[in-house]
Amino acid sequence: MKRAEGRSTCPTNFTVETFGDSWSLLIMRDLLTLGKHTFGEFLRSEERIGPSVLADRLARLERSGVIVRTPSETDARKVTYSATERGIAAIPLLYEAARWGRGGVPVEEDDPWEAVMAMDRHDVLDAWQQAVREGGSLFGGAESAFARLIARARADA
Amino acid sequence: MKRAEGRSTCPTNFTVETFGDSWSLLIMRDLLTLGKHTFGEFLRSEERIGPSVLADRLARLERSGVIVRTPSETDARKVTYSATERGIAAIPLLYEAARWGRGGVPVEEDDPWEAVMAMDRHDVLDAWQQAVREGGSLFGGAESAFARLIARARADA
DNA sequence: GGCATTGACTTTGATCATCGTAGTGACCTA
DNA sequence: TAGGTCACTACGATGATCAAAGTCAATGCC
Repeated sequence: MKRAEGRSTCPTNFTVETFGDSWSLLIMRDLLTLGKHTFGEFLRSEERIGPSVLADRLARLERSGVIVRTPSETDARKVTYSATERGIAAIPLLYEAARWGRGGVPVEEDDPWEAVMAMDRHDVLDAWQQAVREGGSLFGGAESAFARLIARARADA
Repeated sequence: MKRAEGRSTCPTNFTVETFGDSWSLLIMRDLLTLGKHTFGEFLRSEERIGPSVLADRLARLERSGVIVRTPSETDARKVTYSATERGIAAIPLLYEAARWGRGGVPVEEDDPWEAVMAMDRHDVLDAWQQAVREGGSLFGGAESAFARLIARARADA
């Protein structure tokens, strides 16, 4: 945190203050592309975030208004985190982050991003944001945007 | 730096490892939108980066292949930093960062971003990337992409 | 040629953040 | 009621960041 609040009124700087650290954007990725929703799921991310940093980042993202924390109704131990509309609005940013990052990472044959990047950008963003509004994500779960996009592509062919 | 090299092969993580800190993306903003090119210009950024951190980030961005360091031919004290093609490819990311950030910052009447966001995204990205290839930037300098876009918009009207 | 200045960094020492590991305590499950 | 799960906290060591001052070559000005 530190001097982070309001170094300037530049929009880019605002984005940097919200997502410009080693973990915040990865948490948003887990939430929005993989459909992770609980502390434990985020903890088990590929990049191995520690619990103290995770707790701090979730609190910050909540304070920033991009995610909400909701205690589970069925299990009082559990808490679910989900994206607000402001968080959903960051999906194009995440999309461009994934697109640019593809150029620096080995191409994997069956990476679903390969298929996604071949689709129309606007279609992808629409389906993705809609899926998140309905509790889904890009790749995670049965009602994933990816599944819907693939089905539509097949139908059009 | 630290454990930063290759936590995973996820493209989003690769982007985070390159730009995911408080300063790297702001340096790219200064370079690509404002047309700054020298150490001193970056130092005088609105957000007041310190010289040691700036030196470190410039070195990292160079190692990442998004910028190049070139000693000036006319003045042997000076060094100019400019974007590589890989850096130019990050322009859509910067565009989305600015777009998302607009929602968290007070709207300023004469902010050129307001005008840019009203234009066609594809046109803006094209003109912007072309301007950078020619040594310009989005807003900085006479041959700015912004000036060109405004002129074209006026001609079309 | 001398001298203040510019420009690109380094150095330094104090402060701050992050890391990994080990809890803690409420809660559910058998 | 014993054992596990879950969402965090606490902690000490390590690493990054900060502001301010300093280095040093190159330049502009007289």
